[in-house]
Amino acid sequence: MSSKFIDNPLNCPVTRTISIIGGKWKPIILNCIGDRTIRFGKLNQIIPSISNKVLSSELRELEQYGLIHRIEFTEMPPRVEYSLTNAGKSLLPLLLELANWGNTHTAKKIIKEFT
Amino acid sequence: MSSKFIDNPLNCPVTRTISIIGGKWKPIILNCIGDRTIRFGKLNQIIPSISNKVLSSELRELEQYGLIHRIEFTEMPPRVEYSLTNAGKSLLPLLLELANWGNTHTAKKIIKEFT
DNA sequence: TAATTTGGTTACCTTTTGGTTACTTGTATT
DNA sequence: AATACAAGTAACCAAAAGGTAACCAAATTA
Repeated sequence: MSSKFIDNPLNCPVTRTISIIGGKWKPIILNCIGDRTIRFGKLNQIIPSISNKVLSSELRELEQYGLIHRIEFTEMPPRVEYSLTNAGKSLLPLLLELANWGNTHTAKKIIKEFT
Repeated sequence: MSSKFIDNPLNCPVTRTISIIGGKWKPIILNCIGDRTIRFGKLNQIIPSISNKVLSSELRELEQYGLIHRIEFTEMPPRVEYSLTNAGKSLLPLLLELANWGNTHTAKKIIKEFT
């Protein structure tokens, strides 16, 4: 395989979704952006355990996929604002389900037991 | 951090969910099990690009989390059947959203472009 | 007698992911 | 004159994830 996508991604919708937003950080980043416009530094502050190297590369990848906008202001010090595109916004119901399940007793119990 | 879970998992529901079922294979496996009882070999056949080493370790992890049942029959050749627990079944709406988004034009276009 | 079947495990290796530290840039502040 | 700011990037390294190939058990089939 020559791409990061899983084999046969055309045949399974779950596989397609995981190929695009799977991974440790992408859903968290998308959810943190949500409906607002947010700067790089603010994201870094809301998700403190991500390094800025990884945050920046994940943002670039999401931008390539057309899921987020990146607007760079030519100011000094620099300012860059991120927001969801319409394609990115179409993920919000999914992110909501992700959050809903994370709020269940089941999820909290698993985290408690295995942390 | 001493576990595989992301920092501050107690504070963010999306982070909790990703800590539990994030990764390349878990959602795909859970979705393939779905409402049925399914044998190891059948899963391997439905998800051909996963190695049986990884399939087996993912299944063991999901079992530890209490998301799947594993019933081993003492037969030869062996037979092992997997199914979702009630906790695992509580993920079905989320898996459905995952599949729904994977069926959108947006998802298909991204896969097409980047494969 | 030898191959087949099923559900794995083990050892080994490669790839991917993620983290750390230092550095940059131009303006404003101390 | 030195420092801080924001948003990164580059070089480097460690850890985790994932893949491959070989192997096992005991009964059945050819």
